Amino acid sequence: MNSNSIKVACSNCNLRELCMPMGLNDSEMERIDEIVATRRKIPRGENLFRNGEKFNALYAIRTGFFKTCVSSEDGRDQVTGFQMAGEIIGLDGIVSDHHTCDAVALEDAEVCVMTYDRIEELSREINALQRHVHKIMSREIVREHGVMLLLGSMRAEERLAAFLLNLVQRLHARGFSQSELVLRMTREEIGSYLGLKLETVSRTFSKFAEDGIIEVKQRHVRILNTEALKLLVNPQTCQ
Amino acid sequence: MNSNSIKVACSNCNLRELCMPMGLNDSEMERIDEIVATRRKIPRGENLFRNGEKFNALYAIRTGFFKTCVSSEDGRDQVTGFQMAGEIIGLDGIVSDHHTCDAVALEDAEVCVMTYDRIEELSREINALQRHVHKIMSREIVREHGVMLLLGSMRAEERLAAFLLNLVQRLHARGFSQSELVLRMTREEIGSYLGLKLETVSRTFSKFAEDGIIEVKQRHVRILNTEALKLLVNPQTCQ
DNA sequence: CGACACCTTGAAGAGGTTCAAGAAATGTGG
DNA sequence: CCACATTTCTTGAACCTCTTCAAGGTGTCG
Repeated sequence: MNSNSIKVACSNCNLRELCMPMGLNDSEMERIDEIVATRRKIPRGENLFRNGEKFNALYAIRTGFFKTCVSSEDGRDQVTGFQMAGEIIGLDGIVSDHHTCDAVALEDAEVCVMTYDRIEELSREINALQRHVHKIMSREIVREHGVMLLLGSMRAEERLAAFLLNLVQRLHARGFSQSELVLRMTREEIGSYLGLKLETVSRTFSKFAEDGIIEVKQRHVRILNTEALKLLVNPQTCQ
Repeated sequence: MNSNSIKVACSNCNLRELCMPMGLNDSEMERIDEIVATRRKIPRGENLFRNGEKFNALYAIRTGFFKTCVSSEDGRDQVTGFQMAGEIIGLDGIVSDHHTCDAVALEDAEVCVMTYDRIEELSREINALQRHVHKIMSREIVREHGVMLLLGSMRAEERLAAFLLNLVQRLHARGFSQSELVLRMTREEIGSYLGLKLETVSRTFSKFAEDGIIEVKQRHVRILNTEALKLLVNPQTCQ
């Protein structure tokens, strides 16, 4: 665009250890830079992609926060995940060449657009990239196993505790606090993800606050007792 | 082994359209045969692999029926899927080089062992294979989205209806009846998969039978009214 | 400052679980 | 091949967790 436009380059990116393979040599790193065709800004509330749209790229989140959700024919809605900087979205689109879920920015966001054709090409040539792509998809499968465990076998308090611990852990990996977080999503969206109604989410937050486990002020949450949360998720592992 | 041992070859396999890419030329097809190192028989009740084991191969199911399940540290258990002939298991192991779930044969089974290293190698050379591997992983991600929708937003009857429809549809794709099926899993395993207790599964089966939607005799199920099941899953799409 | 979205809390109700007992099927060993 | 043990399934009744419905409070943005 203008002289201020920063070169789009993974090699310069401080997130690369989150979204790109490690241990590449310089020439490979240069080639990796070719993957990111462009960047794209998505204002809060807008879709990065929608269910049904043609798939042609994966997206690496540079800044901002997303939710992905699927919906059934009769309008039921389910949030399938919340994604933050360094994470990859769009994998759902590969199988049918069309996206099968919506990705919505929960705050102003920017993503790196990585053309899928280019990823395919390059990962034939760079073993580390091939392996990395496989790992990213496998990781998503394993993550979803965890969500299934949560939805299938945990009670409301356990679900919310697991949710908070997961969020704060991922934020911590990005340099944020271990004990303080700002929720980017509504109670309803949390509820949808956890298979609960928004009232239940709200009540459970209040209960945690009463018990002195967390402090809640709207979307600001401070975790006062991480151990208590862990104990909720894994009730006395020592039987 | 002996003169009766059949050559292990995808090119001869009547399941190849389920588990292998289509539209390969002869030379590519020959190379694909190299992927399957060996076959392995798993008697009913035995594990194909366990949580924690080293990962080094994917498995294509030739015959038999599997469940996969994850468990939390405190011993909670969640069935994450049921797999049948032509389907691939083991994808969970790629990310960490170790399996993160158990795969158990629910009836005597045989699988094709596909060394992961070999898959990686060959899919760098055969584009169709590379694409196929990606699609298989993406399909699994999308399938799990569906399960999350089910677990997060459906009631017991809807879950069981969706489960039956899904099973019978996959069986039908393998040449079995559209309306009759034999369940290979217990009520408890169904319940675990659907986030319900076995008693609820049993009661819901009975209710469906009372309503004339299905006939149940232990593990033998005959679907009398497919439309009714579909309507349960998608209550009046025409609002 | 008013409109709107979001959150909290209470009370009643429904759906699913838990506990319990018995029936049906399956497997095992004599 | 039958008897017995074991696993699996069904059904009932009481209970509990989460939902539903409702109302009011809080925060935000034009």
